[in-house]
Amino acid sequence: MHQSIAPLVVIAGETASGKSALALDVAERFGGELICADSWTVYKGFDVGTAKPSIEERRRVPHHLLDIADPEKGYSAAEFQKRAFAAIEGIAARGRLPVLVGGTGLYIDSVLFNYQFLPAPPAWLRGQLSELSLEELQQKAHDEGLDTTGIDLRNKRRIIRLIENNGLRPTKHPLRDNTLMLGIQAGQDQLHGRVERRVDAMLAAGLELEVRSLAGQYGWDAEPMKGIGYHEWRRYFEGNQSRIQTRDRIVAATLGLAKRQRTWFKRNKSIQWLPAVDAPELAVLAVTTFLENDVH
RNA sequence: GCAGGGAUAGUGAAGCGGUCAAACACGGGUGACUGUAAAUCAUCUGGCUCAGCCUUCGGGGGUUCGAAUCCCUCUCCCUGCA
Repeated sequence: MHQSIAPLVVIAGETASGKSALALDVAERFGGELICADSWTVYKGFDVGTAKPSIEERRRVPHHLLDIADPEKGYSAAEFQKRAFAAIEGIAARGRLPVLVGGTGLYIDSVLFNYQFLPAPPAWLRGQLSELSLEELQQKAHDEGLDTTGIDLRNKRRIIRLIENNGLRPTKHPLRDNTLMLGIQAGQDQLHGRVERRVDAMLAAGLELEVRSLAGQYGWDAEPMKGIGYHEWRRYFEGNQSRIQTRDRIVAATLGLAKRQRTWFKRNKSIQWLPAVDAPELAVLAVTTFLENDVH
């Protein structure tokens, strides 16, 4: 009955769903440590706009994989996966419970399904391919005799990846064993209000200042500067957009993100969805059951 | 009161006799997604018993084979003159 693979609790959910608070709660109660599966909180210095867990929260429960990426270099799901695996092993080795929380579906799935990423492309190649138009990329893929079945030929990035990989396709494994997947089902009707409150809180917490400083430090082309809550300020700083408009754009973009996150997680049929209202109680119940069945 | 301009789908805004259920933008829905993923991309968005049918372009009435597009009139809004 003993399982060789470490137990893992996953808490997924759209932005502003309350998953971070829930994860904190679960971790505290079960002696867990959090691994943040978030493509934006990995960056150093991007704090307010990413709603990064506070110092105080990090004191309550150890958080892993925050502030590990250099904004100038960018980051990738493959790098995240490596560190997440290592973090899970480390936490389990200390006899604690690893809890993977986040809203970046790709990052989470890379761990859950042990995605086999293909080698990173040389920077020069990507740069070169990015210059090409969609039609040129399609032509190039065709000329190189690459199999394009299943590839979204209208999406430049997908074709670029295909060419970079020289036609090879990545693979994945079945769902990881010994894993409990929970999702927060936040009321859609209240999402808008929650997002607005969250953005307003960021504004009050000094988002403008943070963005101004980061933009000065890294420039608008740095990867994380393209994120929601950051790039919207560019026009504002240039004097072409009011603060209110900026705020509204951030809200709208966040809502769009939430939708994409929902779509991503929806297709994972193994997730147990917990209604946000009584998520804490249900989560405790689910984790308790999970751990009982797991240990011996 | 007189002269002129305007009223178009959730919003903004094209159209100015047929090819208009009506461009485009935004907003909204749905979906894809493996080294950029808070990214990138697709798709739907008047109604229905949905390869067809029905009701729309401020209201009403005309002209015409045919009108969102022309004429008359009513209502409301803006501008100039009083």
